[in-house]
Amino acid sequence: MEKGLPKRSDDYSQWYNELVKRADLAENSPVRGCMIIKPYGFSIWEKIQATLDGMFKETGHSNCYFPIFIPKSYLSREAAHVEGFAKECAVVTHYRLKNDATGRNLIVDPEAKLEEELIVRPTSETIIWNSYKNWIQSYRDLPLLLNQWANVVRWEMRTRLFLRTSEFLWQEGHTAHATMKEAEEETFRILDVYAEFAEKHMAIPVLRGRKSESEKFAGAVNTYCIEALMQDGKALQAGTSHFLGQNFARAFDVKFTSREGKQEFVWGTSWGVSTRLMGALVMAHSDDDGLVLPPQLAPIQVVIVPIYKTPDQAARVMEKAQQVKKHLESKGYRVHFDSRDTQTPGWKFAEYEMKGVPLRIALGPRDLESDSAELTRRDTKEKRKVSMAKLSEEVDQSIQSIHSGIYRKALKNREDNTFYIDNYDEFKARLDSGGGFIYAHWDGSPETEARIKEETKATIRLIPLTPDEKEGKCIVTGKPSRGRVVFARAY
RNA sequence: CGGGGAAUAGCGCAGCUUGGUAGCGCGCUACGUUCGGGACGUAGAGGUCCGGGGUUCAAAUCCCCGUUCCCCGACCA
Repeated sequence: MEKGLPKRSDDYSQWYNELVKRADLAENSPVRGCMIIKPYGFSIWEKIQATLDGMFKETGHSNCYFPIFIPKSYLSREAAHVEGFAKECAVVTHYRLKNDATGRNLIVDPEAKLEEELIVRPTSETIIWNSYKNWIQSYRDLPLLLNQWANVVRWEMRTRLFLRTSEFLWQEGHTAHATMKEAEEETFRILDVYAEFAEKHMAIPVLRGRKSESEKFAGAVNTYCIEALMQDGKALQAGTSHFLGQNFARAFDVKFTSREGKQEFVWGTSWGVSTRLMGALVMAHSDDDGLVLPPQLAPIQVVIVPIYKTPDQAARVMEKAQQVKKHLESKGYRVHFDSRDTQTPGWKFAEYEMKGVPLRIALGPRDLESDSAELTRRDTKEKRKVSMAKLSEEVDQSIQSIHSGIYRKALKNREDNTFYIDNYDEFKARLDSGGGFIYAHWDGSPETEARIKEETKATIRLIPLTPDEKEGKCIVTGKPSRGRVVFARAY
């Protein structure tokens, strides 16, 4: 195995795949399209979970858990929903295995066929709204603000680690409200939570907007999303929030008695982010030496690497390193002291760079003599000699500076790759020479949208919530447009 | 489901054209020297060459059948 990664500029996909494996985040499982998330990768996911979960709680949501199996009949209750998901469902048909006639092979017992097949949830709207029917009778039962952390299965044709796997982990929020206004407010509240999380915790700038009819969630009235731009000029949908209107309430007959004593259908929302965020994290910041993690989500924020030759030096360096570790931990940092004598310092440097640890402190005899340490930033590779007295102060500043630094870098990448284009040929040329977000006029028709997708592989990533420009002419048909929409090729 | 590849040590690969003792790099084990940017030397361990059949004195290599995986499309958080 070669020491370094493939170059990002040579083959972005290969770079990404290698990076995910080499940084010890995840690998492919024996089952097609599924992913094994390794401890280091999972600890990043746990940070994402903990942070988002706190934000949901702050906005009044509670966690719950619904079963992984959904009766087949539930899925078909909402017409658009079933059409959207039917093609990619894993189905449980039997509940028992047995030995075949030879006694050597396990086979599915034909006697053990289920009356009604069970769907492995691709999303939980149906089973949750089935319960909401029983839980909601009065306006006093509303709003109902639930979330669950779960796995879902969508049998995708082609998969990629984190970005698209047959099974993935996510959170899915499902809320019910008495009025359309409240439900819409909830949809946007969550969109804001997602955007804030992306920007303040993942250091990834995102655009907010609404999906076109053809891109919206199967069963929603409107889908809103946050979209991020990756370093290769492709877009990544990082989170979605759906305004369901009364669609699922009608499908599952969820009515409540209003203050005025009238029977009304409940208004709903659903929203989710998935382990795909991990893919976004990798692609947004990393470089040819490995991962670059935003400090807030890094499982290890500071790694201490000891350097020594003689046993005497080792003893002194180790003692000092322990002190530094304790000191920084007392300031609230997640610190790892790698005291192993089975790897050389150089090896450790490379290893923690690959894993994206934001700060490294190298501590050797030279540092002890001058009562200082070498502090190295992962994002810029900048090395600085820092006196022990000022160490925690410097760590503090560096951590903040890394977050804002990588955010600004990602933002600059997005700005440098955002284009306003009024001509279809230029549009195509742009997509073939680096991609990016393209603001262009579109006549609003699904046909034109489909044609553009067909001809360029670019899709409408979002329709801005507030048009930043007045009318124009569609770049394809020349028909009137009510404002620019954002096109890109996407993951 | 269409179009391309591939399957040989834990991982990445060569060997196949032209049949003849199973190879390389990384990793792993031991010892020694090293240790401030993935150290080096020496010695080792590790194989049903995807499976089945055929041709042959002899098959990783040639032929037939099968299986699995990967890439490019269609589908998609």
